[in-house]
Amino acid sequence: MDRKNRSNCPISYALDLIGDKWSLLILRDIILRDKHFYKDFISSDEAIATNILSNRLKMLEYDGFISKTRDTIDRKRFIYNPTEKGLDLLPVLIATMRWSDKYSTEIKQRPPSIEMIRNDPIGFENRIRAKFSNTPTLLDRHH
Amino acid sequence: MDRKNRSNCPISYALDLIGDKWSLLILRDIILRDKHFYKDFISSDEAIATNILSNRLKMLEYDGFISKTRDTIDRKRFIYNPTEKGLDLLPVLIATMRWSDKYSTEIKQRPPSIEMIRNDPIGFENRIRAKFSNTPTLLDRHH
DNA sequence: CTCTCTAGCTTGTTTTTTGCAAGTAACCAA
DNA sequence: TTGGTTACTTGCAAAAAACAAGCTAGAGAG
Repeated sequence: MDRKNRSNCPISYALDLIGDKWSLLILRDIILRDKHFYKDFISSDEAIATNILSNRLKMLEYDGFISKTRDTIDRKRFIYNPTEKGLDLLPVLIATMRWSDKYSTEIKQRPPSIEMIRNDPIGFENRIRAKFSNTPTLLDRHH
Repeated sequence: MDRKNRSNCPISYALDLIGDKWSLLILRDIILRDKHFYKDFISSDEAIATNILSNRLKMLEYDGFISKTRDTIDRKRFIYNPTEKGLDLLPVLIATMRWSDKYSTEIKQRPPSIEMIRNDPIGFENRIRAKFSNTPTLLDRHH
């Protein structure tokens, strides 16, 4: 479970943690799409394999990007949430979306969040952050 | 040389293009470290393999992130430069560096750019952009 | 105690990355 | 013009990672 750390560079530091094909998509699901359960991630369009998802959730928890707690209402399942460290990747997600908004001419239908980011990126970020501000308890009311 | 495009999402769109271990580091070298030649990328601390570097340079050129032109002064080599599309990833690079600045407690010595970003991120971005604003000619005077 | 639902794990296969060695093309110097 | 140097480029075998599909385990529900 150890991370490698290819160099002292801040870019490579982040890439060594979340620079694979899937980690950032899972964080996107948790942070921007209000997904909090294993089955939610499975159902995303990108079709991640179950073993990869399981591994990435473990990694992301181990590295402190997300927390994993058993759902008190339906104790069969676990709730995945961003930590502050994970939520602090929001500017990276937003910057990436703005770039894609400009250059992905192929993509037909853009998510509504793209509109919001285009009009008011700071307000968008604040609203997302506000969603998670009342610490761990907020998720219990989701289901 | 075809890109896959796992879904319609703007995050996955960008990841499908530059979401591997190396592409963003090459762009970092070109955009933030004034590296423009093959041997410069080879000499970076992360130690990329020659075949991967060659492949990624091809991909980045094919996807329009960088341009490759023969050096008019030393015609043995090629000059790699960011396109506007590549340079527009600067906010992603900066957001990533700011995140690492906050969370990479292990990293001992930070690059001076981190200080500049911390003090004045917008000014930093503008100065980097200005460096590349006089289109292709600017690189000829580098060597 | 069995059934179902959620969340994984296992296994076998394919793809990608890696490390290294060899190859090629432009230029330079004798 | 020939031999060396620089700047890449290509090829190959081994290792690592991703993938697909089927299997399992644990927590309730009936």
